[in-house]
Amino acid sequence: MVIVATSADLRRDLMDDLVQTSFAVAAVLTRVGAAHDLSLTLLRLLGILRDRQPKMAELADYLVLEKSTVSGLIDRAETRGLVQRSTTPEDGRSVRVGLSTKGRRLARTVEAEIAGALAPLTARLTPQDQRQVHTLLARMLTETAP
Amino acid sequence: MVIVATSADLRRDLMDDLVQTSFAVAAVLTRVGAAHDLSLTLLRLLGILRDRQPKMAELADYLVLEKSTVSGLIDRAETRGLVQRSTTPEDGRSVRVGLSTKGRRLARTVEAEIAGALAPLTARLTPQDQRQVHTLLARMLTETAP
DNA sequence: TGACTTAGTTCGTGATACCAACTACTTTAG
DNA sequence: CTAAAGTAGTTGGTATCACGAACTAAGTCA
Repeated sequence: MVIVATSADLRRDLMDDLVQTSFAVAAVLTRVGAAHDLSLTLLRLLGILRDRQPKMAELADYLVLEKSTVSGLIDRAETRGLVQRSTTPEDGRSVRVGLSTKGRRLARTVEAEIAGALAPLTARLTPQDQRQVHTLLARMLTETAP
Repeated sequence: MVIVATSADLRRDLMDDLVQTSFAVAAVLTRVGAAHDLSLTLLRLLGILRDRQPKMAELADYLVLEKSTVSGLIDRAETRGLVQRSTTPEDGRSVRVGLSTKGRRLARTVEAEIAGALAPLTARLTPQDQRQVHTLLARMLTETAP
């Protein structure tokens, strides 16, 4: 008897992998973040602010969170000296958020630690396979044109 | 001039992909879960209980959470009729947790919806590439022998 | 039997997240 | 050029999630 992996099987296997990967990576991020008193959300915040100075509403879009949630998030981050709010000249209502020096330093540290913590995982693949996964995951994550 | 992608570049690219994938998948899970009033943690709980009836302490291990956190989690899930606590005959202290019929039905529904929500992602890859990613991710997630 | 150990729960606290209501600026209509 | 409508962010109230410390009940063992 020949066992045939159907297209549905394949999809399901891949889906399981993706979910497993998501949790495994999230676990790493949570652990590294916790060492610096950073929640997963705060970690994402630092990541986003690394190369942007968005307004609150844009930040809410990036994070897929309510504006009110972001307000509280930035409140706490600001209290800790990680970010700064600044008013914009063109619109008296809107607020721009940026990393402070301390926040930028922390972001760099954490990024390095995350890389270190993920290395044991990626090290299980040969360089060729790493390239392959990179190519395919990147393709998968690419937004399809609307 | 020839641009060479070094091994470090490759690792970093792959790391970025993994983090992106983690967030993208988590976003899908959060969205699908929210439609059924399930947090990411509750979603994981249902997934774990699909083929297990662990004791509280084992559950805490699976979820990598404190026992006290799991207590509250199960409290709420039990109130909603999704899981049941049962005492074990061999040890009067320990408690076994299992899905209720309602919980099992919900788990199946949600699983199907997650598959549906992830399909647009996986559909961007050819079946061969899906197989490839599956193979490589599975290898990456495999525990290295201690 | 009495002293440890173990399994779960309870309690208090803080972070995260939502929604609804609010304030303060901008824009637009008349 | 003002009054109405809209927009950006904040505030306040509530529920969940997560932790650690202290507790209860049940098992172990000396």
